[in-house]
Amino acid sequence: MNGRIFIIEDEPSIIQLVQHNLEKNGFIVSSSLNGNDGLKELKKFQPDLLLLDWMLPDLSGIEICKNIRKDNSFKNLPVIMLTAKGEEEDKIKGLDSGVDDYLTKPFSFNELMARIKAVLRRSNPNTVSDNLKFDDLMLDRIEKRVYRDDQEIKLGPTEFRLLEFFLTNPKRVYSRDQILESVWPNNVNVESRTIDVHIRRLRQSVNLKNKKELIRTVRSSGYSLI
Amino acid sequence: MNGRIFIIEDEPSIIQLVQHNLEKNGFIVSSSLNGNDGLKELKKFQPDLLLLDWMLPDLSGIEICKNIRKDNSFKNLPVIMLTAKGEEEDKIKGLDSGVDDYLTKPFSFNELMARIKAVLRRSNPNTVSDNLKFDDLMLDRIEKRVYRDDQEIKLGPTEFRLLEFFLTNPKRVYSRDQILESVWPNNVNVESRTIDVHIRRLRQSVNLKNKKELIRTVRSSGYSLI
DNA sequence: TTAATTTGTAACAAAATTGTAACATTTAAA
DNA sequence: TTTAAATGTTACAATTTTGTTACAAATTAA
Repeated sequence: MNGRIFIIEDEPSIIQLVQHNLEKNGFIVSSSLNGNDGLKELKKFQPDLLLLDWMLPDLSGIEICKNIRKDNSFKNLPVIMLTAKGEEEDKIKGLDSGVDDYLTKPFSFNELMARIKAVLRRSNPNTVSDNLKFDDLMLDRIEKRVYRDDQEIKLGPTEFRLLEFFLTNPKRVYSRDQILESVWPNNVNVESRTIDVHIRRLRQSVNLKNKKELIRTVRSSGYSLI
Repeated sequence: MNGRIFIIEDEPSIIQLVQHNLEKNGFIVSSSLNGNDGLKELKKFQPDLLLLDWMLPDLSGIEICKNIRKDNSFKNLPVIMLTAKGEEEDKIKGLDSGVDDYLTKPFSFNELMARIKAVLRRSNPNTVSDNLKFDDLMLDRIEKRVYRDDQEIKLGPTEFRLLEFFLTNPKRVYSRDQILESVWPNNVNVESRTIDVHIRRLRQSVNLKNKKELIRTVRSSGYSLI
């Protein structure tokens, strides 16, 4: 079992217990003790699942959840809500606000584990494979859209395929031949220089102002994301 | 809210309570008092969701659940398990054996309702309602009518099927091949360009004045709602 | 039956995308 | 520094893709 799990919870003892046990089970885990930090950290951490406490010192779990759903790159992030006393109205609000499941404290770790498994099983087939993420970039294969920090970036077909290709292995340097083979239809013959031009076009679209360069040129080798 | 719900539960009082309330909320409900009957009735009833008691006179809920999963037509049937005392080991087994959620008796009807909504929303966005909605658009499958902001829009048969198809997954980009397969009868052969013309017709009908474009063209990929 | 509607395709128009050449700039080696 | 190779940049014509219209055939309703 693996995946990235983020926890927003203000009781350190719970964090410690859960985090330790999840890591023992092969998950990569990170956490925040309050809502505002959590929202920031989330983007960096890029989790596959979020454990969210209902009562937090600053924002309520519901508010965080709604906030998250607005963010394009977290539209489909599964959320399990942790509620303190299991007041019924709360539970319902939680489920209606886009929470995938909830758990009433105190809970056993086994129970939590079962819920996580169930939620990941349901949500993974869609989100994990269909959204490619790297840094602040997100490519949605289903909707054929690309965002950088929530701002949509319009790409032409070849630019899109090119970026999609790089995103399957970001950081890896691809030669022009490799790029040609994977991004262009099998039979066509195009000059290797053509790639340079498309890279240029992709750069132009993707490099919004105030953003760092996203495509690296490796002289005499090829290109990669960075 | 509508959909078909089947209940397998040996306590008549619970059946009565749940069935009555679900029907009041627009669901079509049927039930059985034991596992073997239930399995038979299921096929006839073709539910969208199953409420399954953990302890039954003949088969256990788990056994029924495993049985159901073997049947191809019920592989994806969402199941909510009703457990009597909430013994933890049981819960875990339940979730691992393909149950989508569970509820510990005694439960309130509101809580049950929230769970049902959540599970149906996840598993089968279509069956939850026969009305497909997206933005200010509404398609009534029963009456075969389409409205935009309460104003009825008259569509030809193909336009209707086309829109219905898009509405099952709005925002998702479909290729012309996918559209052909899903919207046209299986055997017919029509040119891919034909779709473009129908899209144009659908656009013309659906794009009332003062309204934003509803159909997005994704060059070299296909179309989607937006 | 006739009339009306729906349907698929062809033909042309408009728009977007693509590949390449030509020239500019950068980089690394001599 | 000079030089050659590699890459960046720009412009543009050719090609591809999509939009639009018209129309005849097919289907349905009257």
